[in-house]
Amino acid sequence: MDLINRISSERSQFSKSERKVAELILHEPEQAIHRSIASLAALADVSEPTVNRFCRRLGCKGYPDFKLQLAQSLAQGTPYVNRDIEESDNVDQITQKIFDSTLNALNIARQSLDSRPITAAVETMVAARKIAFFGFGASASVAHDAQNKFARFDTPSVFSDDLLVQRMWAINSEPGDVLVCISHTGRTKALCEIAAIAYENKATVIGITAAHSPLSDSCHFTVSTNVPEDTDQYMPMASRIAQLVLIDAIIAGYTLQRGPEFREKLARVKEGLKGSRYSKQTTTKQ
Amino acid sequence: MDLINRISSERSQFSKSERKVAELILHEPEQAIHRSIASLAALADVSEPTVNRFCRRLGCKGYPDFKLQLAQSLAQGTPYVNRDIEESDNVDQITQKIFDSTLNALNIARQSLDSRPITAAVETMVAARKIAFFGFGASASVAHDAQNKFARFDTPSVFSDDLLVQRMWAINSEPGDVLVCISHTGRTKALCEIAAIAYENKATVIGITAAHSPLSDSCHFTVSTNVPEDTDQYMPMASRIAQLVLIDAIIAGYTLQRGPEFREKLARVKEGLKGSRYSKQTTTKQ
DNA sequence: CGTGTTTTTGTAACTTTACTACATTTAGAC
DNA sequence: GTCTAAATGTAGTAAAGTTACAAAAACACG
Repeated sequence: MDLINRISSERSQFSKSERKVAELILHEPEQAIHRSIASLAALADVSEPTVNRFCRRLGCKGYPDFKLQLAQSLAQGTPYVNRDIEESDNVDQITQKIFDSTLNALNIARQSLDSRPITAAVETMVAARKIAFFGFGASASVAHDAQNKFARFDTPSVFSDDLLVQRMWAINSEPGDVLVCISHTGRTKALCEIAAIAYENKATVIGITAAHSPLSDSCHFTVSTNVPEDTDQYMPMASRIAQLVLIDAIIAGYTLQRGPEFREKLARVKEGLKGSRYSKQTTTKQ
Repeated sequence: MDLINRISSERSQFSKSERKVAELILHEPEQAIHRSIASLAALADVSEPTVNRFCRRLGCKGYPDFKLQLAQSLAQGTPYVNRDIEESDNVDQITQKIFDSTLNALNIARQSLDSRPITAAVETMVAARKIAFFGFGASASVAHDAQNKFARFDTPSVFSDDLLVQRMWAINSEPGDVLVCISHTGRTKALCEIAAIAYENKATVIGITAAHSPLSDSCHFTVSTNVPEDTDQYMPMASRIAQLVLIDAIIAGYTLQRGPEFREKLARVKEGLKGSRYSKQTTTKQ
């Protein structure tokens, strides 16, 4: 959580003198970052060590570190107050909050990534004969997205959210084939079954799902994102965004691994898509 | 202009020793802000006054002031100087860079959002008789995702990436029906046609697309995200993530607008989904 | 309502950090 | 090669932040 908000929310835990410092900083944070500890202490009518202790209580290494964090907190625009959406919020507030929590979730996910399974995924996919992306519900659109990106590549790929289509693919799978199973919880029964079938057929099964879940047990390796809890109470939000970005990373890795000639192919695909679009010169009403 | 970019762009004007400092800071700006002038000077293999002069040349009052501005510059959504993926990057670096640029794009999108069309979208959808989400290519999976979320609601909704299905829906559309057209560029010919047909039939057409594009001309209103340029040269990455988050916001708005009884329904849907999953107690191999 | 204890706050010495003045080196011009 | 100017470094100084300890305030308990 952001420093300014922490000061604000932990206000009650401060001692009397520390509170004087807190009030001063919350009142004019922009000024505070340009002051020395002595000048700030004098202004708050407390001693310098009190200011120093105040900084430490907030988890900073000292006063300079505190100033640094405060400066960052200010630069961030920081509407970062209460992330939970409330009954009384208007659409603008809701939108900001959704963006904020997604940003927050992505940031946390980024920090807790393990590059080893990602590297393994890239290598497996570069070597793949054919690749399938399967998922249900919200994860179906993630799988859909992944396959869409692979459609530009020359490795045959399929997406399906159809139980029977998935099953048929799994039954027909062979060594060298890759199955990417996407699930937020890793507990969708149907998908676990499909993964197990493909596993038995010696296809490489990659899970983009929760670590140590039933699904991950049927995967050769699992790429997981460590998203805190989900933004929305009723459906996956931030977690699937993290999955999508993760897939972007895998795709970027794949593209790079394939070398420069491959990127030339991609450029040709992009060029070829132009025919389906109006050119930028087209006049519009506005 | 932002400090980091200034350092980068004024690189040529620095003297030899100052350039050493500049390189070091551009290479690891996060580290630099936690160092003392002495430690930074030693690392760059120059003297302390050289670092100090470097700071002054950039218009800072001194080294502490420089650190402060650098910290702010970093916190500010950080238009990272060179976040482009390079041939020599390993998978870990690629992943970090993809996450970084997505975070950056989302942050910029957040700051440039216009809440009016979002509010309009929420209101329109709450009042809708039935809703369709259409898109092609990468936007198809975005549309897919949106419909997936609406599947939990009681308003009938469809998704399609099939030209003919879309056309049939558009032809059958009536006042009170809502069509959400998703396109990154807003220039996909086929989708413009579909939008125009629905428009003529007096359905409400919402565009989640670029402002002032051919597609937005056939929409009653357009919700657009102002994502800088795309992360990846060959396919939409950050832009579609922004679209997804935008849709999340619309959905959150919709849910809230519908009131508490509606949220009870959602809770029931969630409960009902449990049957398709293994419960958390299920033992796993690990 | 005092006494012992704990917590809070301040004082003063100390350490670290940044800055300034000046000396030295380096690079370029003639 | 020598002179000049720019760049860089050295050493001393001033300022800032930190630590250790002592005083004061708040609190608990008889």
